Amino acid sequence: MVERSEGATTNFYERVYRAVCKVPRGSVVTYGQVAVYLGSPAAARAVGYALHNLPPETDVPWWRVINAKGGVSHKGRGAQADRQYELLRGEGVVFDEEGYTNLRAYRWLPGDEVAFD
DNA sequence: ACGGTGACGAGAT
DNA sequence: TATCTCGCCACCG
Repeated sequence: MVERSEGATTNFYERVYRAVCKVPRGSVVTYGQVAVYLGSPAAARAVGYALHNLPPETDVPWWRVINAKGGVSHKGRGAQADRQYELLRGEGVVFDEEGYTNLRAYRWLPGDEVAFD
């Protein structure tokens, strides 16, 4: 269900997917960050909802989107969270015992991909 | 058309 | 500093 992401008129979802696709491998962004990027800083929840409705075969790197605390949400709820951790670790993102990562180090800033140190 | 929901976030206690 | 509460936005039945 809910596979209206492709060619659908619901632009918000597509904007979210489009934004997430820009996140390079090994970097992460927060829901709120995506919301701001889309022009709706208060739509963080909507962003999460958009990603939630993504089909399993999507090309969108949904796992690169985490919460503002630096950890994945819905953790402990199922394989989804565990899978997200695995995918991120597979890209070099390191998490501590609390399940949080250093956003200052991994957060991707649009247009700032070359700048570092 | 209405109310409830949810992969969030920031401020208040 | 850790927890709790309230507010946001878009979506579903």
